[in-house]
Amino acid sequence: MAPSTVAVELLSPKEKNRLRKPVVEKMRRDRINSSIEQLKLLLEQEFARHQPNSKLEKADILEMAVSYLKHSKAFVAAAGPKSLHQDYSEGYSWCLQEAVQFLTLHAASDTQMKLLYHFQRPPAAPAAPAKEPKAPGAAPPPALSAKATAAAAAAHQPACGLWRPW
DNA sequence: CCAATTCACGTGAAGACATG
DNA sequence: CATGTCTTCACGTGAATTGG
Repeated sequence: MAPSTVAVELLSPKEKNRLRKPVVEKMRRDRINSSIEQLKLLLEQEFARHQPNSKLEKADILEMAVSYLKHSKAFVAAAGPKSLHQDYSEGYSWCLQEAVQFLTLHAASDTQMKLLYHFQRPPAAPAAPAKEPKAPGAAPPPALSAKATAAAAAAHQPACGLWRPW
């Protein structure tokens, strides 16, 4: 029978900790296990390709995840690194395309038309390549005012928000 | 310094597999 | 099929580390 709340209240901090410890440790193990399970789901196809019909242990899942990441990293490297400017341009173009499309459909006010016109101008180059920006492609071009940036961001949150820094 | 968190280890249960 | 061995897993707990 579990100790009542009142009984727990009467325990010393050390005794409380002793009772709490297994629960906390269990939660921690659960976190580990659920993450391993997620890894397994994410890499299911890889597993099927490399080890069909074999039972998957946790160690196998972790090993496969490591080798998969190594492999995909090597693949990206082999594909040739994009220059910072190219990366920036692609990100900018994509967001611009989304913004223009939206404003074309919804633009009515004078401000919106000005914003649309502003976006159609050629994008400004990114900052000097020597200093890598925190999130290439995510930062607005210098030509954009804070208000315009906010407006565009608000209007296109779902699309442009998909960008991930990795 | 101390409480909270994380790590590392030993233990037992459960299931898979081999052998007679 | 019974049973002995091995492997994997979850669990609890002491030790070590971290953060306020």
